[in-house]
Amino acid sequence: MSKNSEFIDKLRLSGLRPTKQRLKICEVLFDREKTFHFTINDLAKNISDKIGEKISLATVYNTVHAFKNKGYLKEISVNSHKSYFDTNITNHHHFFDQDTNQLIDCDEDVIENLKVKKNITGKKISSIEVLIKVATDNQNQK
Amino acid sequence: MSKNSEFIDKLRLSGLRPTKQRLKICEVLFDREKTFHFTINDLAKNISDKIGEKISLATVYNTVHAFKNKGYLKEISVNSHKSYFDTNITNHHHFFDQDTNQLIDCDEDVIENLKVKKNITGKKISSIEVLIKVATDNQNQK
DNA sequence: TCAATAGTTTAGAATAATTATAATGTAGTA
DNA sequence: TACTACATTATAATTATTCTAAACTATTGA
Repeated sequence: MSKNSEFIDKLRLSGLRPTKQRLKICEVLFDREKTFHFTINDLAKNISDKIGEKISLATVYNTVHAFKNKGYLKEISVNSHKSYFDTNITNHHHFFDQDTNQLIDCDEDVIENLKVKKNITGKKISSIEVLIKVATDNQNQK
Repeated sequence: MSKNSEFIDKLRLSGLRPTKQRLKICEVLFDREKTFHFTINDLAKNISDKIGEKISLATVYNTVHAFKNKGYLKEISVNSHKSYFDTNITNHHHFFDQDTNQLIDCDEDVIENLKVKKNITGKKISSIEVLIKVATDNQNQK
């Protein structure tokens, strides 16, 4: 359970109490090889699959937002009725597969020369995101 | 009413019947100097402001989707619970002002040389969008 | 011109994602 | 241990959007 004590420290350091629920969610989110792209629904499903216990949907929402506000999760702009989150909080971009509704990380070197040369006066850039929507070749886009 | 007959032609050409409601919506959307960024709600408000008559919300939704499918409107990926649309259908990018929740067109030359060097195999790129989120300088991002 | 028909509009119901509420539970601290 | 502030929970409320089915209307062809 060394992972677990890591999570406890992480939570404490950011002023969040390490509750049973938050630790379970940490486990599902952060104890994995690859980065995880998910909607709240995906996460809730993942939790009930991996763990025998139920966590209230409200808690899942609260926790995801708390983690996002602390910078442990990134929210991704996808044109959809749902919110997507990403455990990869580094500066990176995404493909969005319109056939499967899945987000896929875009390697740094895939996007060449992205540079913003002008900004709105009086404002500060808080993020720059590139979203590349893809679909199967034979299917006409509407 | 030369604008009006233009709209009638435009609709007919794309196989949409030029109904009273669609013409009113055309007027609100396309009879303006600058491009218009809007949510369905904005549009509905705009319609009732400019025009004395009510158009059912369902019709506004139907029409916006029809126009989008015909390529007269673009849907923009903004991280939000709402969908944003744009009357500027050329290839371009956006700023999103997090203070006011407004989309702002990004001039072509602001983004330099954006190039996608690799793609998901078996898929076709249907769009590439850059979204630059901005906020007032003194306000800490959450 | 008129009737048939296929496409449109509409109010309201249904759905889905998310947020609010308020009661109960629990971690941290004195 | 007991107090207090923070968390969790089920459920209700809210919001954006889509569905439904009945009424309406533009188009077409006789």
